[in-house]
Amino acid sequence: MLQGPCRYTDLGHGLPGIATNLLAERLRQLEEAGVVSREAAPPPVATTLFKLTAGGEALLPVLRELGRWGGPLLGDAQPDESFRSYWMALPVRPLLRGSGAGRPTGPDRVAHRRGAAHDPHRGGRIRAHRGGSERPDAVLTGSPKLVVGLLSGHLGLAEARPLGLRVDGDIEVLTRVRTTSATAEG
Amino acid sequence: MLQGPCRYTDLGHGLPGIATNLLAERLRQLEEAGVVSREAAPPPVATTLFKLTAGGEALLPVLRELGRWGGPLLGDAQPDESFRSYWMALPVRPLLRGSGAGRPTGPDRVAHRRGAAHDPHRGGRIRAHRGGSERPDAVLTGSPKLVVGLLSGHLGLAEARPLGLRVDGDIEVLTRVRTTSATAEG
DNA sequence: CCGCATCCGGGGCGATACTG
DNA sequence: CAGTATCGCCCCGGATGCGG
Repeated sequence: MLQGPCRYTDLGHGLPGIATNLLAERLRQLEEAGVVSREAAPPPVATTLFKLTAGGEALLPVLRELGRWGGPLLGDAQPDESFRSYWMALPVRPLLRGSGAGRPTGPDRVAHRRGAAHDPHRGGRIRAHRGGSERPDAVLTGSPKLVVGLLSGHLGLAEARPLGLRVDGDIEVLTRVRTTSATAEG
Repeated sequence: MLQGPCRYTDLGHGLPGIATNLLAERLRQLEEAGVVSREAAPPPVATTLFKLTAGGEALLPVLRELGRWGGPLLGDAQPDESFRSYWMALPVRPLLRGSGAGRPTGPDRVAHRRGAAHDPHRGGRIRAHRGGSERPDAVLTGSPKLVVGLLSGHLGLAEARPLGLRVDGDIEVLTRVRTTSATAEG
């Protein structure tokens, strides 16, 4: 749901620590439950793509609310915990709504610097950009705590930058981020 | 969240099959995570009540969306699966919204016939009533499949009644139930 | 590589008994 | 009623292998 149609390997990578047999079994169960469907990719790639059915897509509101609740907590990742930058895609999306005219239909994109996002506490840094292209409106670089804190409204730009957050691109986009978002971490 | 403040035993009963030590450990974790708080009940009862904190209550939208998605599936319970009637409280609530004037602030209530709801396939029948009082607007009696089917809009009154559904009380309340609800079972 | 199947070891969890 | 203690199973994580 966060990445669109995925290969088996990509799904495994997005579920750190999952065993291959378990992933295969779950995909089988989800398929026969009508939540997931598998599809042969066109010849050039020639791989299996797993995608959500309409019923599976209907789970989006669930994940959205779950992201709204737990998104801010992504910044509190312990050193031994895994982190994937696109896990912030859902929490970030509602914050960027209505932030401009002529928004493309493509999903927001949150990408990580290649090979560096696996350990967020040892130099792992993330970049979040939207628009689904190679030309993001803005690029945030910094620890998950800083990026999440900024996007969830806990931190202001003035606070985050001295702590190591770097901002490239259209800063104005970020000023439109709500500074008062629903804090739900209890 | 479905029942309000609960005793330890009630929580265990609502989580069929859970071990007592596991429930105790989870409650401890949830408490230190700031999701649940424990509170001594007033002298007459003299027991511990577990309730949600503000942060815990903020999970309501998550459960609501989850109930919207999976609620209709409650009717498909297998013979070896457990069922508690108040599990339908959340899926039912949005269906009854705006169905009258002067709605009280109390939560909707879904109660089961005492001692009969444990096995829905061997005479287990449920009653769903709202208003939080002993005088419900309407009482539905029948198998979970029938009750859930009716409340989720899959079944009409004309279809459900010949199949064994009994309706007592204000029938008009039921006619206001949306006949076309979002089906999300994929 | 990609999509698994298989095997092994540890531990989370279900069930039961017991206690203040 | 609100737990604690113990046992045993099986689920799951980790590694390896293998056909396409």
